[in-house]
Amino acid sequence: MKFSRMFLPTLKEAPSDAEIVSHMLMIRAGMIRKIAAGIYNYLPMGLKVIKKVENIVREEMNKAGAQEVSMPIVVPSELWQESGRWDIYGKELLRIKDRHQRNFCLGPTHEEVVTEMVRKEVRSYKELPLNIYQIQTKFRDEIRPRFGLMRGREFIMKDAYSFHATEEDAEREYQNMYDTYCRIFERCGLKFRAVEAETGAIGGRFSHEFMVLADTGEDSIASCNKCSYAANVERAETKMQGSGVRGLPSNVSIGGQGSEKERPLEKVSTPGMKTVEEVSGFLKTTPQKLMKTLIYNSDKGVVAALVRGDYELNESKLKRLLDAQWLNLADEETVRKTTNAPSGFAGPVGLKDRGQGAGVRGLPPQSLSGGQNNTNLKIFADYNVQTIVNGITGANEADAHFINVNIDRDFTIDSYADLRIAADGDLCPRCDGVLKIFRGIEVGHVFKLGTKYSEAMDATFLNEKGQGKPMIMGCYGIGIGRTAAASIEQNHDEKGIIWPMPLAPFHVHLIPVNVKDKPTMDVAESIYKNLMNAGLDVLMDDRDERAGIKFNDADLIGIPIRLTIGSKALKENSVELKMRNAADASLIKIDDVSKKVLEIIEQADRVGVITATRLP
RNA sequence: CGGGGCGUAGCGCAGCCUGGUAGCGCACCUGCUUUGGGAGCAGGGUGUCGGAGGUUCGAAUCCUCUCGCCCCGACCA
Repeated sequence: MKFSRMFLPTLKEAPSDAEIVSHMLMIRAGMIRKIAAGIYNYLPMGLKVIKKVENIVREEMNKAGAQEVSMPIVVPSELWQESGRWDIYGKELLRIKDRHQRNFCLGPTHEEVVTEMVRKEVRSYKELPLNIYQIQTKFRDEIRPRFGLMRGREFIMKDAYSFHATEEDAEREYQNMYDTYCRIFERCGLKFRAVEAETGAIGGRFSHEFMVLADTGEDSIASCNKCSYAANVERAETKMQGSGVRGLPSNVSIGGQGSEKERPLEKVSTPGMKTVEEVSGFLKTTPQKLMKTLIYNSDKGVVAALVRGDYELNESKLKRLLDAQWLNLADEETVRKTTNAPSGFAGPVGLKDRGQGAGVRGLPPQSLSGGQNNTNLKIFADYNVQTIVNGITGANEADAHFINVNIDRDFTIDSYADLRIAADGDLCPRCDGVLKIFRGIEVGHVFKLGTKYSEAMDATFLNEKGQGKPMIMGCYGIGIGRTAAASIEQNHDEKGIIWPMPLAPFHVHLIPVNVKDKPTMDVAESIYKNLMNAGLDVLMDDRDERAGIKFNDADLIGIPIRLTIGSKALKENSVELKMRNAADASLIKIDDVSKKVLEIIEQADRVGVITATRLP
């Protein structure tokens, strides 16, 4: 391709709305252009990279026995009604009507459609297993699209769905896909980690996210420094942190604030002090002494959840504990009704007695007007709350807290559970290692679905005994555009993108320094033809521009191999070769160019293929 | 959805407070010089100042409404 003919608008400055490096560079390198919030045009350079990722994914999926199909983007509401998701799926599902006022949606994922496709045709266990995939544009009406292709509304995704007669076979395929994903991301040249992810109702270890490690990632992952345990922090288990001091191993499993004697409960004035920092600072103590009381609203009713002041509550864990469909931090009004105090002063002491007209044990009765009956309110606590002796909680009264609060003496907890978000320095739940928190970009997800959709949509088959059974399903997604963006996050410098060979839009960037110099152009044209004939993608910058402009554009675009043809080297029958990921250039004889370039590419391709790892 | 901000040339921005000929840098077009790391000189403005309404002799500027976008938060198979 000749640069002068290519639709490749490079930019010296990035638009002000680009925040992260991959977004800025994709725009500056002429790969994408925004058309609306979270919706982009892919220009030739961008599409070439997308196609590279797609092809790697396609090759590995085919090799793994999956079959490519294409499903519609516009999906009739009936299928979504059948699965029950039409009403459950939030506003992310873009619903549209056709001219007959019939409901459709833009597919954000295709479980319904693929289940419909398979249930119509498959009757017998003999026709299973099946793994069907597509690489296709999806639409999710994200609340806040950002970061370019990283979190768009319209995006390209590879989604695969497998169907099985037995649990064992579904699990075999899960491992097959896990291994395939490892190969795919290795071939893409990415540094990644497969981590345990939320499994929701399915449970078990059959959900892994593939995370590309990058500081700009939107997800946090906890990874053990000793064993192979790695999990999304949403999911990461925690274990008792011994003496109550974070990160210090200890044999003490309970009552960690140790030998401290229980002191009498006391109410203190804490005007305007709401946050853990404010309260602990005001009372001259540490956040570890605080029992943070969070009031949640859910389909299972209002609940209170306690975590130690220095930890964060993990909503996913609470949701799972309650087996709730939805869960939200209670609004101000609910907090007032439940605690009879503005938010920031909730506490477990006397919380269940609200509205009963009873005072708090050991303290005079107080006005409870506006309170409601809380007898059925459940109080849950994270395990580590047990370590608190003489703790501090809100007093369910504006501008007041209790100090010297002790569990069982002053209030009771309905149930303890692992409810907090894993933190850096936590003990590993599997070994005696320590967890470290990394940021990651989720580029892939493998998930065992079970029979959720096959049961809801009656996708059954006959087994050996002639019994009708729901098919057991798995689903496996890869964000194509996100993978390309993640690669840029990992591979760039201050000048621009540094493409790994497998994703590079071109193999070679040819720069004739002076296009008006005939000897230069003769050599350039001949190298260009030779490399093209060898089957390589070559971009030749034939523009009549100054060298600086061409070099800067080359660095920005990030093609791995740069060949510069200039008059100095030509005198020695040579051209200059520079790798984008190297600091220095070298001279090679013109006759050796093809051979040398092919060598480099062959070597780069080989590096990508590493043996896939097994499930930890 | 809550809070904050922005919309002026292709991109980045000034002008707005205090109403009076629409500007700067880069990019772009023409010519000459230059040609190995974003050149120099000369000439050229390519604009519905997001849109609609209002105030005014006069609105990019003041007021009202509206659309779009961005940031923080909430939310997120």
